[in-house]
Amino acid sequence: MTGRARIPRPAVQRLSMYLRELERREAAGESTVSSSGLGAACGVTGAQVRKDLGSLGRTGRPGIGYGVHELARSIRSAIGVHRSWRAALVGAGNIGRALAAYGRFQDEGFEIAAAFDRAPGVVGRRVAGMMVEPMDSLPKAIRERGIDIGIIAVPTEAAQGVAEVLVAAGVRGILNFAATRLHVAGEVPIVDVDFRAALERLALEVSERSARPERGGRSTPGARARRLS
Amino acid sequence: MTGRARIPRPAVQRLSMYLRELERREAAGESTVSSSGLGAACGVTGAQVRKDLGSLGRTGRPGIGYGVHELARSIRSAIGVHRSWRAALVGAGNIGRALAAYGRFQDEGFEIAAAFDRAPGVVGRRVAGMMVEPMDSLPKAIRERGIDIGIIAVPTEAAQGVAEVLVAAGVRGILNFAATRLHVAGEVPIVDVDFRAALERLALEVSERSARPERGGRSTPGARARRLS
DNA sequence: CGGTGTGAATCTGTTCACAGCC
DNA sequence: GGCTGTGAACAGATTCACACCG
Repeated sequence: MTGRARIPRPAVQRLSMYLRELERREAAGESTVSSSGLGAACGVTGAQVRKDLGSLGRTGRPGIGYGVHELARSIRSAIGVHRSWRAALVGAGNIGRALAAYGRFQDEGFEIAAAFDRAPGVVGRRVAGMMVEPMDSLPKAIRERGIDIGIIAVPTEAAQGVAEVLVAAGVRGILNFAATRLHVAGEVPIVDVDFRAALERLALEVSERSARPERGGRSTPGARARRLS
Repeated sequence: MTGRARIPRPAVQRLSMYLRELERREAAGESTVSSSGLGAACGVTGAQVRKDLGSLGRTGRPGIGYGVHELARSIRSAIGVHRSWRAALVGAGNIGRALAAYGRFQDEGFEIAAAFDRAPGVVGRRVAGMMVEPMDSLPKAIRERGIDIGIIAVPTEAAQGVAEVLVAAGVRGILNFAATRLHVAGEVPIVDVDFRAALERLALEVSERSARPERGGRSTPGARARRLS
């Protein structure tokens, strides 16, 4: 029942990275990490790592570092992945199938518990061992199967409508793969995964690099390793 | 030959959003937008929009707004999408196929010009009308077909190796769909698209919402519409 | 020593408010 | 009146530097 200080937004992304690195190290049998070691692997400074970890209940021991397992658990708990989330996938097209096929989500605290599609040709087929259901049965399924979040993987034009249905059915969050901004009633958080925006970010980054042919004396601090999800 | 002031990182993502909205409006026949109109559609304030547009060569007219077409072009040019980029897709599995199938990239300034895979069973098959080639032919293809960027859509374990091959072959940027951090030589920018990190961000957002049951008097400013790609 | 935790200083981005133009 | 462009105030995040612990 700690007051749980709010985590700075940019830190959240980094925590995900740390977590991934920690799991790798845990699998490799390492039992402690230093902030600078962890930072090096993730492309940030040790000071940054320490600050980030400071926003959650810290566990580091001076002279030693952090316990890998302990820290991983602490991060999971901070970002809310200590419990498991149940997700409904809407849209069993290409992206939808790709997501369903990536079976590892379950280990990572996310379970795709249902899949829906509008097209009669797709409904009733199996996708990664899961039966695709018609859109009509979505609201009832959401409520009865205790689904927390909706994943939108339908074409752009259909996304807004799906979002409204999901919210009306009571999901508590939406992961949106459609390249459009969704407007929904209430306070339901939405996270967009936008391939095109990612490509555009990359395009800019590439343009800037080649435009500036390694300026003057020292290299720009932090020039290497700028990364966003 | 303008000195082209550097665009603040967070602004880049917003510019992508604006661009999408502008294209929608252009298609709808609108010819001008106000900063606040554009902002409302994208979930940011008018002042923010104006500041963002200020970093590129501005074109707004007081009392009127911005020319939709003109502004779209200006944004494209600022983020480097005025010219077209040629991309190589590595990995023709689920995500790879999903990307290839999303045919609209070409309209948006990105052309998937080649696809590669390691698995003999996949090589030689067609994916979205494109022949999948073996990894061996990657370096030569990159050079000969003037490919700018590589898209990594292979399993986690293989990603690092692929990244090195791509960089050695001379790509100028990498879009990485594998859930691992890549370390490459030189200054090649990398943008990660990490589904799991996105889910984790959503998990945190949902947890925070339900933890705080609508505190006190006024709602937190900017509580609605927080969004990241 | 090696390494954490943290206040203080700095930097970066956002919001405000208003002068000026249509 | 409506709307842009921008300096000035503000808020937030990162970096620095150092006290303190094992």
